[in-house]
Amino acid sequence: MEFNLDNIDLAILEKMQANARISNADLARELSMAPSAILERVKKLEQKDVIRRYTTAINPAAIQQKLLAFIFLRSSEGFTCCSDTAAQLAAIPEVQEVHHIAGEDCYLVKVRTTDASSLMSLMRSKMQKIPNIASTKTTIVLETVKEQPDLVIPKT
Amino acid sequence: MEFNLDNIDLAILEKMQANARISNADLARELSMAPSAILERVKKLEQKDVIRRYTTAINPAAIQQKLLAFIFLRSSEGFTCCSDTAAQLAAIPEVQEVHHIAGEDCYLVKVRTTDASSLMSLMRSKMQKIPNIASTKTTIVLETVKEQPDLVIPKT
DNA sequence: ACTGAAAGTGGCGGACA
DNA sequence: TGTCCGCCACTTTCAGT
Repeated sequence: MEFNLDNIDLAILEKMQANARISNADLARELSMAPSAILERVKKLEQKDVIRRYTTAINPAAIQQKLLAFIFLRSSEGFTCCSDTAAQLAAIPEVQEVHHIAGEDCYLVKVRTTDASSLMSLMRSKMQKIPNIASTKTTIVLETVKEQPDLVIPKT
Repeated sequence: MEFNLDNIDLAILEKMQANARISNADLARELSMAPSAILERVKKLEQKDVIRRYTTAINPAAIQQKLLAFIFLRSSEGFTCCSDTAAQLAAIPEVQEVHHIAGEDCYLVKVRTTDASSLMSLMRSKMQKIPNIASTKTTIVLETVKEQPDLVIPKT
């Protein structure tokens, strides 16, 4: 698909990535354009799926989500089942990310829970029930140094 | 630190996590409270660092960021150097996440670039210059099934 | 595509319960 | 704290260029 973004679009994305709650008027001022013109561009970026959503980054510690783990899942079957297995993993709310990866391990999953025991009960109650999972390898995060979903916006 | 969030705070977080650009008036309506009361709570959540930031999720494909990789970095030294090594990794804009992990591998890094060759040049130009990196193991993502930073908000 | 004007609405400060 | 009120600023639409 072609998105065809010009410099103004990229500038909008950069500002809104840094602060999703910036007012349309402020955005227009900073880019020296009329508010209505900016509004029109933002709407188009939304409908073209360039802008996926606006979200609030919450401090995980504030709501007792202290444990972060990455789990490598090995699938026992070929390609037919994979999409279904992935969908079931993705349906778990505590699962933030599901990636199909190259190499022997089939999936990489990012999970957030309150503590180690709740992770274990999650794996027992939900993950073990998903068919075709041959093995799991869990990596516990001791400390997160950086965690920002920001993309590098190309200049010009 | 104590955050002491009540049900209303949690409801605010849930709504704002789903849509950071919701108007304060809409938020107040959905929670059946006065707009100014909600505004005051939101400000406090921001200053208590419960709300970290408001950000826009951009489609990576729209700005030619098609490659996603996870890199396991093994550090050759003990604890003294680690924080500095991590800081240098975190300073790289293409690096979205840096986690200190349990096990033999010291760090897990999430990186986004345009393609495989740009990842290689990034590793050569920036990562290899960071001292105390003994080895790296790179995992390429073939397909991302789910990628949402949403936290599970506890009910009540 | 961008500008500019016009009408409706929300943001935000103050006084009060 | 939460509510009510009032002014100003912002959003949003529409016609024009």
